[in-house]
Amino acid sequence: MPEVKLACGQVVSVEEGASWADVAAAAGIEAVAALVDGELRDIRDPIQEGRTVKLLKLTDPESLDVLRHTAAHILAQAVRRLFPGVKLAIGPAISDGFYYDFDFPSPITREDLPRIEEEMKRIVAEDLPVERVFLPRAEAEELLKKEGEVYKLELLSEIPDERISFYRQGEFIDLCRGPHLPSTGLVRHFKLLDLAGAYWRGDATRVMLTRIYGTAFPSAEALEQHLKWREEARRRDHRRLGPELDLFSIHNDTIGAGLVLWHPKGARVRHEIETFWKERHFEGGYQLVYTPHIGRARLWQTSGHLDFYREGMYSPMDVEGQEFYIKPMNCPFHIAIYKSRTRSYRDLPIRYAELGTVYRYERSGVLHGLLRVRGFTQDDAHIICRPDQVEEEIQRVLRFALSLLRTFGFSEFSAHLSTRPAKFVGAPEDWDRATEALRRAIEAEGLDYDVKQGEGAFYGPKIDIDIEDSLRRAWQLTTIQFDFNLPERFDMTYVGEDGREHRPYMIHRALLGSLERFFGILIEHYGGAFPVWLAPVQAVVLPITEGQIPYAEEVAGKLAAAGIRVEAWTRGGKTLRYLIREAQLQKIPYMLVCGAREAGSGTAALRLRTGEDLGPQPIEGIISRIQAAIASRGPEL
RNA sequence: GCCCGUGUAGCUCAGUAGGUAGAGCAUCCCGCUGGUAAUGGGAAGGUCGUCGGUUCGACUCCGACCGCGGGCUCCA
Repeated sequence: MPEVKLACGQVVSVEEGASWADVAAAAGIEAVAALVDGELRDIRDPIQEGRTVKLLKLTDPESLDVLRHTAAHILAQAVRRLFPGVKLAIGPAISDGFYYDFDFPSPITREDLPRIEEEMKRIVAEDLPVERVFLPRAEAEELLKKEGEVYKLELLSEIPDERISFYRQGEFIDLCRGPHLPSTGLVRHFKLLDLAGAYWRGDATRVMLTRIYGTAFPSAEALEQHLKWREEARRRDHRRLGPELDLFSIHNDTIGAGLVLWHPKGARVRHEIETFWKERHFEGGYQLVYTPHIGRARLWQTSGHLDFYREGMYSPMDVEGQEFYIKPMNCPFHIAIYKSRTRSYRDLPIRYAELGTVYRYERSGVLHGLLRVRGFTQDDAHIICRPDQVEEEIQRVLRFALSLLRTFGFSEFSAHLSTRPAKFVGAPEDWDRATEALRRAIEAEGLDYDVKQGEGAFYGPKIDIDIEDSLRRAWQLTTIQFDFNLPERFDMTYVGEDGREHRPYMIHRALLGSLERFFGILIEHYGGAFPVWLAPVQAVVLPITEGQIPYAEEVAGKLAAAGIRVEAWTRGGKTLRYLIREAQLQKIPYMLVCGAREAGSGTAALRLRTGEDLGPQPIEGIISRIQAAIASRGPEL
């Protein structure tokens, strides 16, 4: 009798031709799926002898994808019942739930979602067994043709197998690789969330389908928690907090879409970021440069931007008969600085850094708050070095990037290494050397990363680091990329030890990415409650009655003299409760309450934005406490 | 750019079988001198996204356009 080993160590013997379900039955486990040597399998699949299997219960995190995939099928079944003539595309589980793409005969709206949800509940209540069926290719094709499932037919044509896997539940059958739960009755806790357009196969030249998003969980509590989290995420949205905290605004009707106004408070945060950034760059061996916003057409011809990046650039302007373009990147200017004199091998590495404002054309549909805009300031730098310095430079810059990001409170990164694409410039040996340097640097830092094979730019391999916004969407902040193109195009050289001209390596890098995007992510990361060193207003002094206004001003003056950003709220006519609520909503770290008692004793009652009331404190003590919090650049108040 | 949704006061929103609009907050004025998340009263504030059509009359119905939101796509 064949034997199978369970992850818990138990060995189970079963009949010849048994399935994982039989194993589960023998072991007395209520399993809904099987994890066979790390691979997710359908519980109905025949066993593979000698393998180690983890039998997954509905509540195991590994079965979440199976649950959601089945939920997607139930969605499709419900839609089929309600909308005759609908065509099915694909319906996978995704990180927070699932979706299914449909081609509806006539458009549906959000109002249709509750109806669909009701029908789904009915299908769950019917508790239909989910069966796996294999059809020979010809039969599969016939079935799909009969149903008019053109999208499924296209998918089928790309499946190499002769035995085609389908799943059937009640009257519904779908081309699908699985795995699925044993029955629809197990999908009890789900919700449809959104409706959106999506191109068939993600291809803008093909038809637009209707995508229905939903989510599903094994328990009502987990679903509830997820819905609460979505609510919380909405509250953290930088587009909501920006105006609420008076940080920035965007006016596409009067100023233009994707163009950001930094209000005094947002500008203050930006100033703190920039000051810190410059300090760290000077310490890190960078030299600061400033370059213009526009340049002649010939510059962009030489750089190749007009050939390869024209659709990202704005139309030229005419200056005394010469064409000028507003810059989409800073590199040609930095290169011009490099080339302004002859460079020796002794000068390298050279690291030019600039908070350079660039403008790029983005289609209106992709603009998104501060996270995707048309005018933005990159924290840009170009490192020009000798081949023998590449290794160390890459390690330095990556370590530098991570240390910056960590100071801003980020600790979870996802890194990507993009390698040589089919179309590329430069010598393969250079690519290999650069790619390996990048890989070793990531590994030396102990980062998790994935390799995007062939997804590097044509001019060089790169590392990208993504950070997520409040909805867990990943946005690229840090990018470190080699460039084997521009040094060639601009004929950059240095004189080597041998007295001859050599071609330097060039590395582009942006660490925070752009100040706009970084600020947006930062707002969401902190939910608007910035750490003390970044808070636009660090402390407010609140007089209880108008009698304490002079004292409040005196206290504020002492804090200001100690370098603390402080406001005295002395407009009068407001109760203490009112002022505290205002300060809380503005997420100001420290509130100094001054009533008659405090004025008489040279103290202030200190309240933190956490809600903690520390009672009367000597002013000097408050000042040193705040100064320590600023200097630490940490989250503590 | 494409699909769906949406657009009324600075903000959040209500409203009408078609007869040119209303609340709360914010703003300004007045009273209250208050002890840890909203003091009471009053005033001011809108060509109801824009343009066109239907109508005696449109914020309301129809069309087009623009903006915004959610996605897709693209991203040197």
